[in-house]
Amino acid sequence: MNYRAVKGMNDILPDEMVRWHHLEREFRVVAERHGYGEVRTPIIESTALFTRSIGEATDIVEKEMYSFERHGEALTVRPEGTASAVRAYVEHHIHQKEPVTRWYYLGPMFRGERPARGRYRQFHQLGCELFGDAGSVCDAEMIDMLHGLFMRLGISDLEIVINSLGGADTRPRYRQIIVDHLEPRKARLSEDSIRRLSSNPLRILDSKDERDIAALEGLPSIIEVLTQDDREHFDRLCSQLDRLGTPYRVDPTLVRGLDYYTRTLFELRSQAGQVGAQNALGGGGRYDNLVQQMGGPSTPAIGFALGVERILLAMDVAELASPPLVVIAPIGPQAASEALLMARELRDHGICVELDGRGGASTSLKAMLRRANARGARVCLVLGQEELESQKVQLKDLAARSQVLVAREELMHRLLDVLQQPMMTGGAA
RNA sequence: GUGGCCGUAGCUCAGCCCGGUAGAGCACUGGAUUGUGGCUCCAGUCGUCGCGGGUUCAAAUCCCGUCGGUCACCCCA
Repeated sequence: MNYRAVKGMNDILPDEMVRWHHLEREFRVVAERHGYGEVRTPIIESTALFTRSIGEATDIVEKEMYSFERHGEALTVRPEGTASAVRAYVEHHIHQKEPVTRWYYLGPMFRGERPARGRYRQFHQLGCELFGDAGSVCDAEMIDMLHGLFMRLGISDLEIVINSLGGADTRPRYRQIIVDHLEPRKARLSEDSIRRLSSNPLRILDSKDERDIAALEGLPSIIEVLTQDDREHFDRLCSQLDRLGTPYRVDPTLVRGLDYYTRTLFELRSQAGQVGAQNALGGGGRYDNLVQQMGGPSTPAIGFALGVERILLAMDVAELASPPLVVIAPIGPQAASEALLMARELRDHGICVELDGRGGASTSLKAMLRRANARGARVCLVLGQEELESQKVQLKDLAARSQVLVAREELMHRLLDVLQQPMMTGGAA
């Protein structure tokens, strides 16, 4: 093989695309039902947009971005969607047009990580952003919307984890508390966490290392050090979720990889279809300072992103119904030409038709029928020399194993009749 | 980025330890059925054994490197 897809980037072939479309369709339905409208932003943005919004010291910015220079411009293929949405929101002065804005998006993102199951260098996200409302109602509604979406997708073991990072001042303050707490116990930390103590102390909270867990003993949780306003926001969110009956678990150690989050933070997890620790299907949170930070007016906001590939792993979709298919099997070149005409006529009536053009050459009827059966076709129309001469066509119900000879002018009527019948299990009688 | 495991037919894999002419099932094609599919039976097609180098009379098999996948770590969707 001379050429292959770039490492960590995948082709999605039609067989698999059925599941993708199902997921995307469900997402769109749910998002639109909640008042969100689709936004599409460029896949390439200025590098600075990401470094400023995501944070200079994050893993994404430090080592995972696909950045390049072109005509003197520093550009990056987007590693996530929020930065672009915020940029577009600010650039088009959306805040002057409406007080509250709800956008959704879907598309590919790029991060140069080492690929593994459910983690790729080109991966796809579904996301929502809500601008202009600071209330905890938004948080509750968004989390409930996600819960509803996952229920529709049949992901039953969904776990919703929430936390609050407080306002802009809380994080540095808590960070200091962690450092003060751990510095005297530094010697007992894991190697990774000793390094993190100076680079990203908050990350130590989700360490699974026994030594770190022991060293963290006695540290107040971030929720305990929230300001009163932040605390009230979080408490309101919890009671609103309780009222909705939306299940969630508070985990004060939940920290996410992006710098712009404030207050509410959430993550969605499932064990289904997963191997090992890679169980996060998506997550999000508030970013009340980001819009202003990116040069816009002070605008509270909240959003989330879901990993399509991961949801697809967790989603157990039995059999997705597809529209009934009709295969036309012509025998001989003359019949093939006639079949071409017939196929168009059927399609004009909204029927999905696959014309087996091989029948125009030397392929046997048997081969075409076998193929029609393998494709899961509902009906096969056989058009041979005899039918051509008598202006008729064999209408074969593949499921019922029955066949009738119908006149051309009756075909549409009879065909629609068969297609409307529920699929009968053949051979039961 | 670090470490483990894997890479053989279109797909799933056996063969590798112990070097000696590359296999199975599924799929595909044809036949049993001159124009009738799901089951059955018969036959057939399909391979740079991931790639490159080394050892050897001889390498899918042993050694080194490399690429890809996967798992753990890291991190995250």
